[in-house]
Amino acid sequence: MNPAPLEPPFYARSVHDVARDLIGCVVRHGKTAGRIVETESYHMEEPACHAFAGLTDRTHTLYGPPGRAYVYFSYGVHALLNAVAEEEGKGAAVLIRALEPVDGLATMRARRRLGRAEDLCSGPGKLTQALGIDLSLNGSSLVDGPIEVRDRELDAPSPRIVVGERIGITKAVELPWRFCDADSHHVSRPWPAAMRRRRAA
DNA sequence: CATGGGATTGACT
DNA sequence: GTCAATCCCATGC
Repeated sequence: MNPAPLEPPFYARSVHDVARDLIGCVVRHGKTAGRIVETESYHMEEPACHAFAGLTDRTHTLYGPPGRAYVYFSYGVHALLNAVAEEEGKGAAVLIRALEPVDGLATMRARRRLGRAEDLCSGPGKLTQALGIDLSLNGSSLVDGPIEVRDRELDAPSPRIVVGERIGITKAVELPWRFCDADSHHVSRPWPAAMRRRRAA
């Protein structure tokens, strides 16, 4: 039996708590699904967040109610998926950076034209391609679909979380707002220092 | 209305 | 390690 989709109160908390607690949860779109192994939190009060610019056409979804998808285009090439968090009007979201594929692998391989499971969803642009998520889903509900986020299995062990600095940004690079499943091979590169140390042994 | 930058990826040296 | 692709959107004239 699958756990129920996460409800709005889950998202209406500190964006950092939401980012940490999303590790291990499952994102599904159609017949493709993956377990979240890496997230980053963004908040309106720091300049790396799109909401830093205030309420604009682009940030409309970010300032909307929690539990919706904020999808935007990066570098004119990739769609990136975020979960809007905190209360409406706060301008905060969790970037979903990597998944461990759990369902629809054949579809993912066809969309990505790749074979290795570790290459299918190990990056924010990769996972949206693998799951078929595009800009048209911006503003859609993560509770009612078509993208669904379900809680971890109750009897599954809690993932061990490694915290690091966010990557790929040029502002507020020092904030430790990246959360990774310490035991997953599907986290995007470069891995946090604490994780590399562990793996090298 | 024109311009420039960006929460990335994959191909190539 | 370097670099181009490619387009949305914020900003400024």
